[in-house]
Amino acid sequence: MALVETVEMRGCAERQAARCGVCTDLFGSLSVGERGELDRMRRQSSFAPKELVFAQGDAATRVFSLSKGVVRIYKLLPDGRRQVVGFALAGDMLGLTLSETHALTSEAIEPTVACSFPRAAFRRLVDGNLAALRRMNQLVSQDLATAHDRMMMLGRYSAEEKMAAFLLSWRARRRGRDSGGKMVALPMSRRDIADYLGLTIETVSRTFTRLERAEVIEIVAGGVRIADEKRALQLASASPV
Amino acid sequence: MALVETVEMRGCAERQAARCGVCTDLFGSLSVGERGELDRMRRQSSFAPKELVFAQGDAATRVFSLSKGVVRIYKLLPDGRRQVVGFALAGDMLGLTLSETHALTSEAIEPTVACSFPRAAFRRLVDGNLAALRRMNQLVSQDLATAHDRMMMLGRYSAEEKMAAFLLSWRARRRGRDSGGKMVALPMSRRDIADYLGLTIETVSRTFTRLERAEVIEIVAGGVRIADEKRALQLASASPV
DNA sequence: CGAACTGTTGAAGTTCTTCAACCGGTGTGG
DNA sequence: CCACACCGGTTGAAGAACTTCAACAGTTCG
Repeated sequence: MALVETVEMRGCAERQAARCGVCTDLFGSLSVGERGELDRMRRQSSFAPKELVFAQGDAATRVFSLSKGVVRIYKLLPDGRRQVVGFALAGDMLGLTLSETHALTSEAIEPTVACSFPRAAFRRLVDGNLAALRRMNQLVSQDLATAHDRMMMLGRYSAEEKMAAFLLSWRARRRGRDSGGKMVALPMSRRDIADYLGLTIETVSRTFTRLERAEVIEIVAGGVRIADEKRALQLASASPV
Repeated sequence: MALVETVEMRGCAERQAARCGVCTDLFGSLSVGERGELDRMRRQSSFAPKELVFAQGDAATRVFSLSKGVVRIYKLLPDGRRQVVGFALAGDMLGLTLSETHALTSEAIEPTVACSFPRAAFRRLVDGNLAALRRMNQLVSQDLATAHDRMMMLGRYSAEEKMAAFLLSWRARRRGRDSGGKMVALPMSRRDIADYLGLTIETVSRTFTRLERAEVIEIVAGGVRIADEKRALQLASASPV
């Protein structure tokens, strides 16, 4: 009996984990009781395009795990300037701050589904579990490493290099999700890309057409096709000219 | 007897902790035995200006804890372009990567002293200790949050705003260490500042003199004095014009 | 149908870069 | 000892990259 119940719990937790993407790893390290506790606090939410998940300055009450959709994460300046820090996909976690308020805004780009947990309870569980903490460390360290790459990109790349690097890294993250190999779907707007790369929408648009005229990419509805893999890679890794 | 030994161990660990800055927090959570184990593997090293602590691509064999000096941490592109990711001061830790090779180069600016531990052993101890892991999480999360601020700075600030933000944040980090309140010592070169802000040395130099003519700062030997706190703060936080 | 929105393109303007010269300090070898 | 090279920093002039302002086309939506 107990065994069956355990197995069922496990099954339930696994179904949940599948729904919650990266949560998978974290859940794997929790005890059956802990999983059940967290599961009871779980809430599923949907977000329409342009809908906020949370905003800079909000109390950080819940953490989110995306199971579907695309989210832009950004910072705003009082005068309206915006820096897109990153895009989140299914499997990514949002709102994992240690501070009591969010320093970032998260906003759905595509119709998005996420499950969420009270941040305090989530932290309490993770904080008491070695394996979960280790996994958390990995996730944050990885984010930090890509943040360093982004600094290089923002500080030292030309517009063309930024665009090529963005396209390739975005494709790498979406690998498997997109249909064809060379086709890269771009659900975000030109403004999103501009604010991600530290450019203006006009420069993004012009650079796209310049890359197309140079036959590096082909602009198609809803995205681009990478026509010259090699040239794109050269631009993105900013090899010596 | 055992008690005395324990007390002595404790005393030793505390002296070491003091020498190792932020290590303090991490050490606080280790058992006496663990402290002793780590202490036996401890090595102290000094670095002359321009001396490498470790380089991008090196095997990540040791982690460092600065007790004195200033270090620049940067990424290099094959064509020589450089992005300074940050500066490390006494109390900061270096080389805390989860990957087997360093993605960043660390290089002394001032004469620097650090103590170091084998990374594998350090990780093993931290990974087995809840409190240490939590603290590590805090440290990395904090780094990630400032990385987000740096992205905003690199992507959306003007040269003047970048410089003002840099001066104020640098002063805040050095608070207490510097002599006067408004004097900001700048041990790093113009090139370091330029590569930190995504500018050229000429622009850094020109912006310094422009800020001086505008009576926001005063350039003095080895640093600057912030003459108009309010204006500097306005520039740095990029308030609406 | 018109309004609003996204994206593209052109022309002009600004900011920052590049190239070049120069200055003062430091170190070095004839 | 001094001439000379070198290095870090500043400044000027010219140039390039990106932005700003403006117009326009194609879509979506009420």
